[in-house]
Amino acid sequence: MQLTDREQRFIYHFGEMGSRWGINRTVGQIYALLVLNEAPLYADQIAAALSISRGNVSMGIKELQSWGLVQVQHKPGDRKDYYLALSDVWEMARVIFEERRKREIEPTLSVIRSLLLEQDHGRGEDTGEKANADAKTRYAETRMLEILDLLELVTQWSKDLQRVHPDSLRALMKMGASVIKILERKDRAKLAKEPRA
Amino acid sequence: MQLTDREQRFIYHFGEMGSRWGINRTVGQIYALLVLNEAPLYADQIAAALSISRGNVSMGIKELQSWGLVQVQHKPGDRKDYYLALSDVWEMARVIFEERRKREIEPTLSVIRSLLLEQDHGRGEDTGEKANADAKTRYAETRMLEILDLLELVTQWSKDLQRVHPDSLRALMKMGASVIKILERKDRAKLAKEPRA
DNA sequence: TTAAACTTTCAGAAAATATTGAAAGTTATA
DNA sequence: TATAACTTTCAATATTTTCTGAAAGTTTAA
Repeated sequence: MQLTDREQRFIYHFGEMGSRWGINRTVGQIYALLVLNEAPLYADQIAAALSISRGNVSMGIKELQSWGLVQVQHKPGDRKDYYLALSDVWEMARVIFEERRKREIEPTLSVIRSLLLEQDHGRGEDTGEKANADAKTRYAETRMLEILDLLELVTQWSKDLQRVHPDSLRALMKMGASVIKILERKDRAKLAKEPRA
Repeated sequence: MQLTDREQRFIYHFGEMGSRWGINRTVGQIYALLVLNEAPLYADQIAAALSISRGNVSMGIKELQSWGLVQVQHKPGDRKDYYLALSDVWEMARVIFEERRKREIEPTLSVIRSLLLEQDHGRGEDTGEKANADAKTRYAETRMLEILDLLELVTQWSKDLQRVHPDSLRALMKMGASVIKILERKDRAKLAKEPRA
């Protein structure tokens, strides 16, 4: 497992960024190593290349598999597990985006949903300032509702985009803010056709 | 600082999610607390409401300010700092999205850029399998380039969207995948007009 | 100035998280 | 069925991150 200076630095960087990406250092390094290698690697190669323990590789791979970013392969007459990173960058991005939505948005969505569905149990003690407390409570619940709405919108949008072909997505992104203008023009056209709708 | 059961649970949840969002438990809790309160709060109120130390509040607020999510206010004849969360959810989302881009994508972008700009220093040792090593190196560099391209696209797109009005953004997101179809139709129209362009 | 009313800092303690490596578990094949 | 060649698990340890609270710093006002 000879690594060029560039490869080394790329891998270390992924390790350092790990904590910001919600994974740990070794998981980041393992992933970077696999991404840079077309040929699948087995656990001892990974452990040696990164100078980490065999057990740590096992944990890291498990984590990457839970993200759906790494697959196992086998070779005839060899019982080792060979690990392979998803090779298409767009697929990689899609998977990461979707997985982060599940881990970072979904839980909050369901907590707020159930919070707002329940009967109101009120503040612990009645301070006598009933009206004021009510106003505060109402404000808080409005905020929760606003956040819920936004998260639901993002969730739906994110799910919708999961099905779009990367080429279309790339085209869409390249357009940047100008999409808005095109859509506005389209709306005006629609409005002209059905002026009273 | 009486909190309803709902408010409590919302706050605790934000605390628990903190680590997944790249902030810590108290920072998440402080933010949730401020979001739910229309009236700005001062440090001792926050410390009391969350049962954390005064110093910890100071650190947490500093972090939230670095995200641009919390502002300070003053009241006449009172020298306390009163803290206030950004009150518009869309503005909140915009700020978080932009800040995460800066923290999670920007550093990688610049590392890959400079890695690829440098002269190639090659693998540490020449193993004699020169051709093979070259092929491997070429593969690795291609992957780095692909990732760089994708990150640049996302960065530009993200910056573009920062300038779009929330109403337009909401409309765009509501459309979901159907935007693509509208844009494709538009492309066909364009193509029909300039068949050889 | 001094003092009161604050905020920030930071060293040490506590808590959470990651890592190791030996033991246990699994599987293919002789 | 035994064993060789693997992988996974997990208790102990190491490392990192967070939190506290006392001390230092800042600001306003008399």
